[in-house]
Amino acid sequence: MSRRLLTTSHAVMALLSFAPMSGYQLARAADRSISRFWPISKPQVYSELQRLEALGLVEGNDVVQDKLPDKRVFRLTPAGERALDDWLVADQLEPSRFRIPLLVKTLVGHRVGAEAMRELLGAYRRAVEEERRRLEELDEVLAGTKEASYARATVLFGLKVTAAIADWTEEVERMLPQEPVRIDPRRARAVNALALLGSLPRRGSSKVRR
Amino acid sequence: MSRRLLTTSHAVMALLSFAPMSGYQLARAADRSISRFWPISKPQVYSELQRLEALGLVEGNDVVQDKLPDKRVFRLTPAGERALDDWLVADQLEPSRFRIPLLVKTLVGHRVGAEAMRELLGAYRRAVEEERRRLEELDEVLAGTKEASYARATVLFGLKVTAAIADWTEEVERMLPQEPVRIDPRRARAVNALALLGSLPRRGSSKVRR
DNA sequence: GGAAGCATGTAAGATGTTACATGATTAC
DNA sequence: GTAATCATGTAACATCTTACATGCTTCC
Repeated sequence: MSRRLLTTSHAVMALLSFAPMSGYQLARAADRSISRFWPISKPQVYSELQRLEALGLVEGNDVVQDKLPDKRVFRLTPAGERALDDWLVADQLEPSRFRIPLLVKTLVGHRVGAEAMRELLGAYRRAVEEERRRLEELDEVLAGTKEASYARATVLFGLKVTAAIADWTEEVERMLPQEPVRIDPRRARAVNALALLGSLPRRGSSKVRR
Repeated sequence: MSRRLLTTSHAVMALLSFAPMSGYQLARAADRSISRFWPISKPQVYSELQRLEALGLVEGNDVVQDKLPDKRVFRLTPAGERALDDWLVADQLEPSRFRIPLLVKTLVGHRVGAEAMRELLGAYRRAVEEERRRLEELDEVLAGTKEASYARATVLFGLKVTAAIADWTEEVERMLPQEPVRIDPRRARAVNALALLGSLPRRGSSKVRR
């Protein structure tokens, strides 16, 4: 357990700021709300709650239920509310991270050729467009509710990004070499491509920015 | 060490497919190429190499250097080449994952108000646009080299997505309520917003699709 | 009345990160 | 000639996921 609280901890507090909840309810709420841009699994929720309780940022009350299993319902403490708001306006933001297996495949796409890559791209586009349709439905629901404008902003993000990705798949399909050929391109000028990719300094790789 | 190989393992093999490398060189190559869409830290590279070697997918040779520390240089074995290509065309793709702290903040943006959110959005836009400029430079370099078209496709992805995100920040800034007001909106209709967000079934949350 | 699913939660283990170690080499 | 950086790598730890456990309810 580290000392500094990261995004996951604050995300749990953010959800609790909407309503007191048990670990189970929190995990479900997380799955239905922030999981698209900040996934948190159920066991993570429970361990975050422990940590936050130890720090006095949340407090749990036992609730006895007769039909369902008993539970502990957590709420933000005043210190927790403060910690959440401080984090919200902190000027230093944790960086975004993207994990996109298709792009790893794309980088070595020459190994399987343009046709196989078009298959992969097409499948990805279909998945992304389905997600996009779900987000559109959601957007319509939220558009009707003034109080939901911040929630709606997160949905808009998804709409923009899924559109951009679908667009990208089409552009790349057009761009790929017209080579249904069986020439095995392995080892060709591949090293070159990798070297070129790394030919610009990465962000943060040097102390002095330009 | 799990049995099934995941994206990280295959990413290491993908990089080795360009050229044999030591763990250190691999980690640096990863940082300069795939880290934008599949970050791998140095110790991860080393543990993947161990795992892959145990499976006979890569093999390492000791190389003695006199000026620099000795090293082990790894190369793909024929079995490794096969495993990589099988993975490339496998129809079932691991899902993409996004981790974007700003969206967590956005969801509870009502706590700090529109002005504070505009600050955050502006800062994010500036960072994204800087990244975008780097990618543009990179794209120009790659555009000149026919062999780099797959590498270039990954850069194009970044270009599309950064443009979409920059766009989103502007749209949201316009959309936010004109409320430089001090009315503390806490607890208002917040629960409602969360409930609405979760009002559609999440992907994969039920077995039957539509 | 059996199967599936829900509401609660935990244990075990894999994945991933931060920080350290060390000797050479370059930079000023 | 000291400070920073590079090339190599490892140890310790934090984060996150997969799988399990349990008793009720609902479904057909």
